[in-house]
Amino acid sequence: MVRVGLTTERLVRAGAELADEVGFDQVTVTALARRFDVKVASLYAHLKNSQDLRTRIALLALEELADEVADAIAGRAGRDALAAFAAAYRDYARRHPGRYAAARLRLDPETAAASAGVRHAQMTRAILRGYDIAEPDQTHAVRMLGSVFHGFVSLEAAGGFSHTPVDPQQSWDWIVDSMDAVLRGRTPQ
Amino acid sequence: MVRVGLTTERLVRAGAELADEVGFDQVTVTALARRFDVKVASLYAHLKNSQDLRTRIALLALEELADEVADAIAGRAGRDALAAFAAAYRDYARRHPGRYAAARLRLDPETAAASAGVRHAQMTRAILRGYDIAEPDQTHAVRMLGSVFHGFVSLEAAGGFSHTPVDPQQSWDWIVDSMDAVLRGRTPQ
DNA sequence: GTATTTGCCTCATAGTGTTAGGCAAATTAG
DNA sequence: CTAATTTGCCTAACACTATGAGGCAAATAC
Repeated sequence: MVRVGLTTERLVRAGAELADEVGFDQVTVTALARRFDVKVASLYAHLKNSQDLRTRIALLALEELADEVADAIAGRAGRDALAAFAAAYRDYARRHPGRYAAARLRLDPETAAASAGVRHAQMTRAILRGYDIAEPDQTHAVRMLGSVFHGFVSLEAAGGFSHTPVDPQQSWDWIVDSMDAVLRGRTPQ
Repeated sequence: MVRVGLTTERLVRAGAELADEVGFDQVTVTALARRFDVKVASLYAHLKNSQDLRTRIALLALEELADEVADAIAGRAGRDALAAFAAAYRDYARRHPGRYAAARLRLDPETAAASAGVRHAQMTRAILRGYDIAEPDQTHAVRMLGSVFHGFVSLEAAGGFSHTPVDPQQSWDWIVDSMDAVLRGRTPQ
């Protein structure tokens, strides 16, 4: 009996790849076991259960995404930062659709609080520094940005834009411009 | 052996209720059979399979939602219509979270083309008539509205706004105002 | 080299999805 | 109103996924 060398780490990473290939909700303990050519029950030494696997993939995705976004907005401000921020999300979602879906998994409060989700919130607020918007408008703006970008990306992934022959990239740019305009308009003169 | 009187119609309706109660992805042929106190295999006389059930629930949700939106925007124009349109979506999503999730199910092209999804697209464009936006900007605007509203509703449903003590309704109103402002700004003078 | 840990296995159980074929209830025909 | 037919729900059976218990051999510690 040769040991494959399973670890939680490797399983989660492979789970993330699987998610990108077949979709996050097709990620199954069984499929993962197949990928390592190992019996299903063997995975339970490294994972509590199926939900645990999914949660770990979600946390991985949140980390990766936060890293990429942080990288994208570093050294930028204002509209430039906004565009980079938006692009980072969309790019990640397109490169890693399964992981992106995983990142939207509902986490229980403690897990969420310890996750990279916190960094996401901070970074979104950082973007707004360039626009000088005070509370509570700042929270509204954070929610608006989160909504449009997430909404667009998720509609795009669901094929919602394939009925109209207009390049989604054009729409994306137009929307980023619009967001910039709104935020500038919300800045007190 | 007493017959319960199953029909595809009743099953789909019950499936929609089930979705609202336990979440769309917890909708299972087995759970549905339990609800009618009937053996699982009996449902297969009325449903092709599990996917068929889900698709039918999605179509039902799209119809209902389109009806409610149509009702809401009837006789309104401009910002008024926009606000009513937005509210109709959010209200439906909050009253029927499972159905709302179902409405986002990816349908195959022919099914989608024959669904109430078409009416949704038309109504969104109808909203924009009040703003006099020409193509391709109109498509961009349709996508933007779809993205923000869907994004907001889905983040709200996922509990994404519960970390901050700002009333989501305030954010929603603020966002609707922002959309109105953007669209007015995009109107050629 | 023996002792211990530990990784993967086999075995077992339960839930869900789906097909095939049977019998009785409902419906239609005469 | 009975007989013929349709049809609704059932049982049986199989495949796949999830999960737990306990075993044996490989890796590691002493």
